[in-house]
Amino acid sequence: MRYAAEHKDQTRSALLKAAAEEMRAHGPDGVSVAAVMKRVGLTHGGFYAHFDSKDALIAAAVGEMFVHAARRREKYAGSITSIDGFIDSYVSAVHRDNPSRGCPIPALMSEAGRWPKGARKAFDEGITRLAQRLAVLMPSHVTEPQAAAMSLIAEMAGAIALSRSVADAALSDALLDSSRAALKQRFTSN
Amino acid sequence: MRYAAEHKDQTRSALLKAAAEEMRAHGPDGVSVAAVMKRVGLTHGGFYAHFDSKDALIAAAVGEMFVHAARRREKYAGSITSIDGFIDSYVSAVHRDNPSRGCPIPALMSEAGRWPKGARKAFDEGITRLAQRLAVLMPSHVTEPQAAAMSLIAEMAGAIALSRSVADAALSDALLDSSRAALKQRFTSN
DNA sequence: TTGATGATATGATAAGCATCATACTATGAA
DNA sequence: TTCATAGTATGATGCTTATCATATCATCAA
Repeated sequence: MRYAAEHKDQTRSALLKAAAEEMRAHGPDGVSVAAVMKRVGLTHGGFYAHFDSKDALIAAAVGEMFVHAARRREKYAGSITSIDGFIDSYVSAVHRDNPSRGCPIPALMSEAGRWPKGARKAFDEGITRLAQRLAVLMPSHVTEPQAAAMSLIAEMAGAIALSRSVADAALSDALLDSSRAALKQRFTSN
Repeated sequence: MRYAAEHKDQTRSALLKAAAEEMRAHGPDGVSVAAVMKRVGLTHGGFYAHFDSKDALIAAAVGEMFVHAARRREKYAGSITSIDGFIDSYVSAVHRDNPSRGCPIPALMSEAGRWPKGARKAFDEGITRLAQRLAVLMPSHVTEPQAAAMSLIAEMAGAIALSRSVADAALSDALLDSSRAALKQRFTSN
């Protein structure tokens, strides 16, 4: 190896990270190879030394997002000991307003169904992992923690996606508030 | 008018309908002007006699979807007298498996946030209308029907979008089942 | 210091697409 | 039956984009 040993790996990671952000901000179709390379400080031609195709980049980026999200969760695992805390930070205006750094689920939910299976597999695993993580936190009055966790994810992700879709700020806030309140009432360990 | 009086209107309607289906099936970026014209049996050139731009078509198609969904609801308003019935038909495998004829909300949720305001306005109205419709059906033990309706929409739409995203059929079913059961328990009038 | 080679750049190609200018055609009025 | 015109078709333009072939550059071993 003539370049520093991890040079290529670093570039690849940077590309993945850039693609993951672009994807959540502009959608999968809004990601262009040239734009991603530029973000990393390179030009478009060298791209194919790192990925076989754009589709391969997209698939890998989806995986990256979920892995990153999981790592983040584990990092703060200590501070999030109740469902309440999780709901508050997830169903929040900050999360709504920063899609490029947020959870991939609400950012990509409605388009993922149109992807090839490879890219969707990452979704399966991401959702399953998150559900397991949340199931553990369920208060004792919840009889089926795993099912409850899935239902919780559906509403949290739905609320964020909805709140990003509407044009009216007040309606957007109301959507977040309604879901947050309903979920906390449902899942508070009181 | 040399053509039959409503000729152009019919073509326009057909274009809207085709665009609305294409959009839910392939995403807004997956809709090409030529493809929509072809679906209607025309060629791409004449498109601009009907719409100023592709964006105008998209915006109108979003509006169309919501209007159509509302009409459908009103049509079956008599048969849907309880929230239960609505939840059952919405959070269903049939709905999941037919995005092009289904509710626009889960089909477009995560991309709508990236649209220009014009197209998003249709979302506001569609969601508001649906929330009002559902609020009326809320059982008496629900204290804030409007907020409860928004929370209900978030979970229903989230569940459909999620169930479409995952690759594994069993997981997809589980997601639907979990949300359906949770919602029915929450909103049954018993 | 030099050369081999892995990483990146330049430039080209071809396809897809929205948009538009212009030509044609079907239709109802005369 | 003929003509004016609304609606549609043909074909072109220019842009963006993925992909690839080839050239150049940066680094480490010797």
